[in-house]
Amino acid sequence: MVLPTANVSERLYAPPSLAISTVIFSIRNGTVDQDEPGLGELWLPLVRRTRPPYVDRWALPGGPIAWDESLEDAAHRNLHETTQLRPRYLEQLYAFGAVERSPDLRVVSIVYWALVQADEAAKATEGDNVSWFAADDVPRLAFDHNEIVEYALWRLRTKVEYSTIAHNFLGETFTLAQLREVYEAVLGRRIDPANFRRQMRASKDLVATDQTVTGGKHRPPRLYRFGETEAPQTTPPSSSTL
Amino acid sequence: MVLPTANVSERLYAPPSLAISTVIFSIRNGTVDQDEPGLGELWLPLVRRTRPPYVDRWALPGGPIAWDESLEDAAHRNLHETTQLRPRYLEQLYAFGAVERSPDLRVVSIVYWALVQADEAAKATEGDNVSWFAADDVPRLAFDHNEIVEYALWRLRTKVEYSTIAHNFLGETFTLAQLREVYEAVLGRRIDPANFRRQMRASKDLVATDQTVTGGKHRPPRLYRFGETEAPQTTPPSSSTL
DNA sequence: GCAAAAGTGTTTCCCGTACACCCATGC
DNA sequence: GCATGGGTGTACGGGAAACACTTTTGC
Repeated sequence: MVLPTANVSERLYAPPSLAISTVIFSIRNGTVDQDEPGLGELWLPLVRRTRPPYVDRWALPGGPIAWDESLEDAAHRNLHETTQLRPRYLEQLYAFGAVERSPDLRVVSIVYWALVQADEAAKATEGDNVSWFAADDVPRLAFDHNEIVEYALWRLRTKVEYSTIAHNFLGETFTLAQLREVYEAVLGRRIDPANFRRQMRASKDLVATDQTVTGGKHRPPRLYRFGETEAPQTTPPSSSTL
Repeated sequence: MVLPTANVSERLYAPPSLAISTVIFSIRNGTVDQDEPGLGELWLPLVRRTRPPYVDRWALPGGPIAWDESLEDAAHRNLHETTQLRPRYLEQLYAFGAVERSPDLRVVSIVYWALVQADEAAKATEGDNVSWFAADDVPRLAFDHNEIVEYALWRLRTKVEYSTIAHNFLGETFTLAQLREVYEAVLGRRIDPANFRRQMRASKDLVATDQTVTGGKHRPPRLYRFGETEAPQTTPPSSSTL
């Protein structure tokens, strides 16, 4: 390990300091592929580092935790500061605390992951130092952030299969086709519309509205909404679906 | 919020400090009940607090993180210091960071949960300030530790149903009856021995040894072992089954 | 009418549960 | 032999996957 500056020893031997980071997922329409038309893709925002270490590398949004905000509040604030967005779902991912994960300081990062609405993410900030990347094709990141992204992706994909979080990529109401496209984008494979419909309708939290969507050149689909039947505990008490 | 000492403001407005805690599970033979004979029970060690806040209350074992040890190492060390035991399974549970979870200092606790071998736990330290309690009947604890225990219990019970961690309550080799008793103790219900056997044998990580156990007044059961077929990712890269 | 997606019905297969039954040991 | 748990066989039922089919819209 390199010891770059003069007062290193003070910092090195100090107790670990604390930070939060966020992995923020959204969905974009897939590149129009000839073979597999219109399968959506997961995207996430990264920030370019302007200070050492890892200057100019892309990294996850993150920062320190204020003395008077909870971890979740800090993640929420951080997410909003970098993307101007409010997540529809936010959950703690993991605390990363390997000794050598940052070259000089010892930092423990508590990482959150979030889902943001697709159409809102489309009009989100994208400046010099914030940019969105396809989740399956992120560049080499600062620190251990590539591992973190991989783990968040794994968690998202697993959780989508046994829970009902997927609708958080969409707005308040949505058609079953839209919801299915979300599942297809996250899982990366086609899903049978007929069976998908039955599974979803079995969910009991999914309630049909009395509205339909006209304008398509086919039978108008019904709009659905997710009722707030409090989900069974899959995360600790403090966390919830916002 | 009470401000107890002179230099409080410095501490209150300082960034959150970091600690780890551990929820350590083991299994004890159930109290011999007439109706339901011999269903095992989950037990966990607690430590009596000797300093404010919450003097004399029971609490989870825990402490600070050294500058040169990983979170997992810190949990491991802490566990060993309080129980003289080495866990057979150790996994991060959650980072608890509500602002008011400790009355004066702001502390973020990264909590690990562990499984220790039943017969080793039996001969573990149990002094004035360390004592084991039935997991379903813990007293009122310091801080938010009751919530933490509840969440760890929930996680243990859920994970036992979809993974193969349960054998970590036992030694290297074990009979299927012993393994079944572990499941019964954790889940709190009887399990059909015939179906249990088939499910386990399907696991493919479970390998039969060529030994059997004699001495029972019945057909001698075979001993099994868990092969190290690296489990599919259910925890981040850093974590593993020790 | 025709295309296209919404929505329904039906069959098949797999897997978990229930439970009857046989096997090997100690006494 | 008999009791006791180890271990096997088998039938039932619910749910997921595959896919044929009907419905409702725009053009």
